[in-house]
Amino acid sequence: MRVTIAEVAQRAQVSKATVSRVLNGKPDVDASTAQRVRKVIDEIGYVPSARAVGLARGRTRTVAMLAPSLTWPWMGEVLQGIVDTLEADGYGLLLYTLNRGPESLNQFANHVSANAFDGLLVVEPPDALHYISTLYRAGLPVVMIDDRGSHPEFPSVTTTNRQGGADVARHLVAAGRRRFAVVTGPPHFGCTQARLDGFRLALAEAGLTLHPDLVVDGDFTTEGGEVAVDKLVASGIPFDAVFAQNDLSAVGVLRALREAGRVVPDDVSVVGFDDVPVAGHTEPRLTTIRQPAQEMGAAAARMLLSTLEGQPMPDHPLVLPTSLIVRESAP
Amino acid sequence: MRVTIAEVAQRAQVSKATVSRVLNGKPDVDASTAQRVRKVIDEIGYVPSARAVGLARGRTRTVAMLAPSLTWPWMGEVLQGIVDTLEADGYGLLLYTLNRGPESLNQFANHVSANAFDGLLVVEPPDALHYISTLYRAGLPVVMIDDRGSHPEFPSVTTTNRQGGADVARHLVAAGRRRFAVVTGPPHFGCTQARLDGFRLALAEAGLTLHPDLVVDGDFTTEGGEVAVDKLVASGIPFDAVFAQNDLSAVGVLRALREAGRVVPDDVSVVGFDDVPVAGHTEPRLTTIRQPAQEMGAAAARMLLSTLEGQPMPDHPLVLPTSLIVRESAP
DNA sequence: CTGAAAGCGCTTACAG
DNA sequence: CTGAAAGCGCTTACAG
Repeated sequence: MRVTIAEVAQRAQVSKATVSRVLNGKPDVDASTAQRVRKVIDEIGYVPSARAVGLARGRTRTVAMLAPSLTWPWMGEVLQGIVDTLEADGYGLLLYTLNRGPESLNQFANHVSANAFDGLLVVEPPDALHYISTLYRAGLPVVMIDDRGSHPEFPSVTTTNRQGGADVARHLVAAGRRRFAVVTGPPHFGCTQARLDGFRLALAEAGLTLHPDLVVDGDFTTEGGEVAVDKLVASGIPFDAVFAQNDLSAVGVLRALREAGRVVPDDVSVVGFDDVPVAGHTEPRLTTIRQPAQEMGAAAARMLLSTLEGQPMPDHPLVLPTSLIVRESAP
Repeated sequence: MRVTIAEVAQRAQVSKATVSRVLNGKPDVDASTAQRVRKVIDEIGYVPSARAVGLARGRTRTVAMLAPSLTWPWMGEVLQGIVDTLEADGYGLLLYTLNRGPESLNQFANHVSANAFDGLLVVEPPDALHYISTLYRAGLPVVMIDDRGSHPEFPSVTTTNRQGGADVARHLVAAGRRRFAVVTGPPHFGCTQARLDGFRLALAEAGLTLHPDLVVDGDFTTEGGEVAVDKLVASGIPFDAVFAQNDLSAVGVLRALREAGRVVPDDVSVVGFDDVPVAGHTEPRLTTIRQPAQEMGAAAARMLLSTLEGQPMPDHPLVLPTSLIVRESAP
């Protein structure tokens, strides 16, 4: 049988209201009464029912995370950052994905309507952005992680994509590279543009330019990286460095270059973006721009929590710094 | 303002009880009444409050997942399998980890006591197994994923570790290898023993044996794999195949062999275990034993759901088959 | 400082 | 087939 507040009240010879006050740290309780109540609580190991508290208070102390997919390489780190942060405040995390398409979104919408959580963390939902905006306008606290440059109307945590792109260029230039190729991400992603802009800008600062035919669209997959290199090689235009806009495509770039007989980094330097776990284990190990995934998750969670506790929502995105990680592929 | 069952009742000119009956598909409702109620529900977009339903029914339609850490390479797949399965049944998933040590466990215990969820999925909790057993005995439905051979008293989903180990041996023998080395996982893990047993058994079937000094303890990390190879090489005993008991350590094995001047697979074949995403992108690509992580998550979730809907708990572990994935490191 | 009572939004016997 | 009422386990004005 479940232990309820009524039992605590009875044993401590007070009303349920008083037990509730002690439980929630309300000020107006006699010290000795409070002590007596606490003693009983400890003795019988009473913990308030989350459901009942939620119903009575109208809040659940639960937050939801909506991610397109959980199998992306940096998702684990983001999640870990979120869970650690929420847990420290006693909040729970409900996890939702859009893996099954419209049906997933439908189920998620149901849980929203059922008020199953107090706030929402969301990782760039490809097709659901409009819906999320609707929820936000309806009053649901929302924080977005990695806006991919879409500049939503709600608070977000992002990284210095432009700066990261610039850092890549500067590093390659300093290493003596002069003929640059880029394997981009999906062209409509804001981060693709930002990384490319930063890269171009830093080249320009060094008086260098990027040959248009050496900028090839990728899709953030390993296969996309391989195909892109095939195109670069087929173009016949010489290049001595490749900036792959994420690590997965960089892995494909490394492989395709090897198959094309180009030695990395002697003939061609390769730099990725993200610093996912695999980056430290490629052959050669990948130089890349680290995105602080765990910190991003943690920061987003903190942002959401402070909103739930009454702080106003920040109106500017929180931008966390990227950093250059130099490994063997571009020393 | 939240739409409640009272408003639906009023608009449909029935009692809240009747709305509830329609909502829950109870049989004894007049067809035309039911239709009228449904119309109102659709019109005003009513969704029952999860909190209130939970309180009234004593169940939350929420399941918890407890994992030591979320950054392990196959955790994303397991999670995805779980979420997809739960979502299809309208269940939510609360995510907990033990990343912050005792405090994490403490917070988790609080949520358990608060009855925040109906059942628990757990991935081999290193130090919490005893506690989980207590919960199970106290009546909380629990399903364990990947028991690592610890044979808990509660239901579990695991894979054919022994068979997988045997498959590795048979494949290597068929490829003409005769001098075998093994880099194990942590010696106290059940799966380490099972994989090794299977490997030995299949060698014996072929009339071959394993040199004791060529069995080196690893720790399932890449660094552990590198260190192990250094030991193997230092032993001076010749070997033409290495069975690394997980893919992370296989990555280290590949690197250390390269640095030792051994060519894979010409001089030495290498086989891993798990088939995590990185396995398809090593140099050379890694031959390995695939563990169906997503299927394991999905199967565990289904097992838990059927228990929650009244089916008896299975008393045998559900064992999913592993499969050999042949790539370049051991063709 | 404390208690009785109403309320959070549902479900479920119990009557009819 | 349907409704009034009690109950799930809390919190929170309202009185005193």
